[in-house]
Amino acid sequence: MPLKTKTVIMNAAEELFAAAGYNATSLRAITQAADVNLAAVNYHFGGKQGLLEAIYNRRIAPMNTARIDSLETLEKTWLSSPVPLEDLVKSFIKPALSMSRNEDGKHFVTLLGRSYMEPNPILQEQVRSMFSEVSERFATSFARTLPYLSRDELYCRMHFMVGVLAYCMSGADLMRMIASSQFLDNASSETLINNLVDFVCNGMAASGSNEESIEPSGIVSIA
Amino acid sequence: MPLKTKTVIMNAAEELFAAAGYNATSLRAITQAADVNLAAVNYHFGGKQGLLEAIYNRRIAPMNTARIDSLETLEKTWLSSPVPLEDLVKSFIKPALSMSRNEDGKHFVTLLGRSYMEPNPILQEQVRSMFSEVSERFATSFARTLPYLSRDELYCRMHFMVGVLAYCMSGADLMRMIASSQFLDNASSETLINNLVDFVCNGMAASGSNEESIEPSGIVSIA
DNA sequence: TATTGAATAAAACGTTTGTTTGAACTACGC
DNA sequence: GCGTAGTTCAAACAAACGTTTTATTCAATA
Repeated sequence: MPLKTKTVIMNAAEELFAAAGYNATSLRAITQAADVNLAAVNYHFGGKQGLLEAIYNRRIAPMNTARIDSLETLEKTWLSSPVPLEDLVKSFIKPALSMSRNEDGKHFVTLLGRSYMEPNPILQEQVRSMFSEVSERFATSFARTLPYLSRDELYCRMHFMVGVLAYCMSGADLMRMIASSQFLDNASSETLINNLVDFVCNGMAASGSNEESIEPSGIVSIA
Repeated sequence: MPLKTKTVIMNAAEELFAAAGYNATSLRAITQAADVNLAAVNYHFGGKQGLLEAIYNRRIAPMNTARIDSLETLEKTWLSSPVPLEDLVKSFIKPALSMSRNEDGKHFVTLLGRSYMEPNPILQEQVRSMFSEVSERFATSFARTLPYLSRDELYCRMHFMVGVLAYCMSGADLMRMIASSQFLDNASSETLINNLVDFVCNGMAASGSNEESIEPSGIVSIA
């Protein structure tokens, strides 16, 4: 027995949404790619928006548990002492970026990265509610690791971290656009992740609001 | 005499595109907001896509010259020695983010930030051709300031820099979404820019591909 | 004033969109 | 075998879309 209709539709839609965006992808294109009847989307998902929500629901829960599990392992390892910054950043970034290596979810990463800054309010609410728990738990851990940052500064830095991550997830071809560099083609995704982790760690650990830095960025190397 | 028709249309479209995205904004909504006839868009811009391109053309050229001018001033100041990293980063970031303070171009910043990762190929080509000169000139300056980075690493970091910047420009409300922090409401955009510059500088200056860092991130504080 | 070209106006164009309808089909319990 | 619930199917729906058409208005020139 082949894949169930719901799954086939979601797979096709995931790829097409990632390639062309939600609004630019018609239900006819989806159902044709999935080789099912046009009415199947409305029958199984209640409509186009319902299909989109189902796609998010399918992938985000596993990603959340991967992040939380990784974080809890770290906290058990380091007990009362703060978790090293690099481990924290990796716990946050890896479950998102490594998903793009799987055949499943490869296209979803693109979709999710773009959805952080898409103007669809329903989708934004969806993303918010699905990530609020994870972000709050990471925020408290980051606060312990970077105690010299004010709460607002910390949120701001996490904001930046999510920003770079979303940009990388969206698969923006800007590097190939900007220059002749074929870095992103050659580099393994492992290399990209390492570069990103370095970048974010040093950015997160920047000195803070004090006019003159107390302990500049040495903190990151403690890890 | 009121504003010319072309200008009124572009202003209205800029705001609506920023609020809802290109595909989700109809010509009828634009012409109604601009209080002009529906056919005016096709008459003056040749179509919806032509309107979008005109909007980009209007704002990007000034931003590019602001960046180039700032960079050239720096290079004249520092002559043969490398430009300090922080100055370089500021030259790249400030012309983009400070545009959001002007009433003109306030909405365009949102639009531009989002367009870095939007799947519209025509728009991507537009953005690429308009920024290629600027990015190449900054790349050579960054290469002199951060000589310990390989070319690929450098491009990768610039990639990240553009990513955070685009995320901030897009005005993603993720911080307000993620937590109860009202940081982005309270903070002046000057504060946001400073935080972003700190973050990016430390990220850009991260040690590089060497297994053990030679001169960790002290380089950034030379500036 | 008459004329000409640019700009605006209202209306309709042909597509495409998401969604709905009602009939046909399929598989399983009785 | 029959009936029933779940699913698929072709067809049509109304609404919205970008674009085009045709006519009208306007301002400036000769």
